[in-house]
Amino acid sequence: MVSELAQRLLAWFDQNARALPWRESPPHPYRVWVSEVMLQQTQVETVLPYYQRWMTRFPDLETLAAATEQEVLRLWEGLGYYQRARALHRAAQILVRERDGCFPQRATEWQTLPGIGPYTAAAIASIAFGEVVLALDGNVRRVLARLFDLDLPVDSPAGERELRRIGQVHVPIDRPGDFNQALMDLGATLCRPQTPQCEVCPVAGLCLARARGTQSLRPVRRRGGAVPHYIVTAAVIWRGEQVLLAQRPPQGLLGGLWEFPGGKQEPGESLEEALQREIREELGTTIVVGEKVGVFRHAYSHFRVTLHAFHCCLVGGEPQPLEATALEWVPVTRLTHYPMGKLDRQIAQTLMQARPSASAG
DNA sequence: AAGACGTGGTG
DNA sequence: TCACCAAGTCT
Repeated sequence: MVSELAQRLLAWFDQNARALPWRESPPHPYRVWVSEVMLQQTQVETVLPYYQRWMTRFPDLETLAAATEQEVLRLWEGLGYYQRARALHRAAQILVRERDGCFPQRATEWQTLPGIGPYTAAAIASIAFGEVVLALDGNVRRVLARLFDLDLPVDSPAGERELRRIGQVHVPIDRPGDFNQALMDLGATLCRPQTPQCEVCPVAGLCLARARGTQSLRPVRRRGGAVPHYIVTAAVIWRGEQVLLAQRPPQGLLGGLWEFPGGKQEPGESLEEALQREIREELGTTIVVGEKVGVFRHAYSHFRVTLHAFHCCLVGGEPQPLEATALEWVPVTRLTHYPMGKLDRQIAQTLMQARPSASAG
């Protein structure tokens, strides 16, 4: 028997589902997969242009597997969590090499691939292969926490177990993928974190938080700590018309992306001293710090930075990639070809505006 | 198991 | 300016 919750949700979804490019009939595993990875911690509106560009350049599994990592990162630039792009690329190569280009069907198989966790595996398996599994993401957590007025933190192990237990029994065997997407659409459009639109919600009559007036208290979350703020420096080291870029190591923050070398200011250091020290440590050489390029601010997920960038000249020996994966001298006009994070892209943009190419002017 | 991991939108 | 949040995964 189908739960009333599922019936109402699906009826609403049939009328109100958002038209999204990866929602096709029948759904295509590759396109559903790419969309789900892009959508990890990222809103639909942000994903749309990236998805379109991706599908134009990498229309299928084989094309993606054959691409270079640099091109993959360049298309991903701006989406964040760059490990997702690298994992997607690696998984494509695994499927082509080890499975002859055939997609898994079960969620448990999908989850063995890099970049695919419990949520994404369940989403793909239910949407593209009809597996009856709950796809528990942030939206679904919030919707279920309200429907059942759950007072456990939804991001705790106990809370998650409870949500799975509560939610799984409602997944209908005939339309598991639509059910999951209906829950997510509801969370994204009506059952929003602030000021949920209960008046027009198709399942308001079944909602315990609505009945008790506790919508704004759900979901309960554990508190995060304060985020640190760092002062960092970056060097634009010139050699003729070229500047020096360093490629960050594959693991960790902005893995595989390119940057202007530099680093944190330590207590007691001037900006210039910090930059000279960082260049000595990272490149094994010495610079003269000149005019300021600009000051840039940025908030990462777990800290904030204020970045001071300076024009610099090399006075020591040839730079060595002591901490970077690679170093390259790059003409300013070619900086767009190197994938970068937000801050370094801002520096690059500033340089390109200051020294426009002849053809662009 | 808690923290690392991007970026943009919102109140 | 700031805290919180968003279709999570990895270690």
